[in-house]
Amino acid sequence: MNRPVTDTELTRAQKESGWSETRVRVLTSLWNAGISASECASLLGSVTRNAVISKVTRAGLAAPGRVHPKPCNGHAACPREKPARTSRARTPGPAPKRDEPLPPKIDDFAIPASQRRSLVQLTADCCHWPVGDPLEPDFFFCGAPARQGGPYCSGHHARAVEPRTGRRPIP
DNA sequence: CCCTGATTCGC
DNA sequence: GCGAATCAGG
Repeated sequence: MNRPVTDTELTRAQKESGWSETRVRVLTSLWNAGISASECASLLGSVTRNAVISKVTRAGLAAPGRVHPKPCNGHAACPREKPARTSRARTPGPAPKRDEPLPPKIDDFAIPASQRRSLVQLTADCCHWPVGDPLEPDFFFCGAPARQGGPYCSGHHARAVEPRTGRRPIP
């Protein structure tokens, strides 16, 4: 089996462009972990879910491979992937100093640490909203319960769907 | 309406 | 090879 991707790998993948080895490896891991195409796209960044699907398909790891051959998408509550992971496998040690200048304007940083998730802790049913700079050590994902079938919690979904305030780029 | 993956097809 | 548009579906 392939080991789960590490935060370091995701960070690298997000930084790189095109389908680099790293990006493909991360994508493969995420996909095999049962993460949906749109979620993979969100995590990788700079790609759409279509791109992810195409890549995944072409890469051969598509097909009813991974966790669910023909699961229940969207509606209906269904067991998606292994919930396991009773406790966090995160480095609890000497908390990485977080003496950030802190522009205390963003509520994202008010998200309780108990809720935050690192990539390794991410599951398909928790909010994947990225907070902070992926290159920073204190980067994390929201972790709140995601909307039904969605990649984000209701709050972040709203923000995702409403990119900018004030005015929209006319259609 | 929300979402899912699969496929097509022009680049 | 890539991915937007489209298709087919829960």
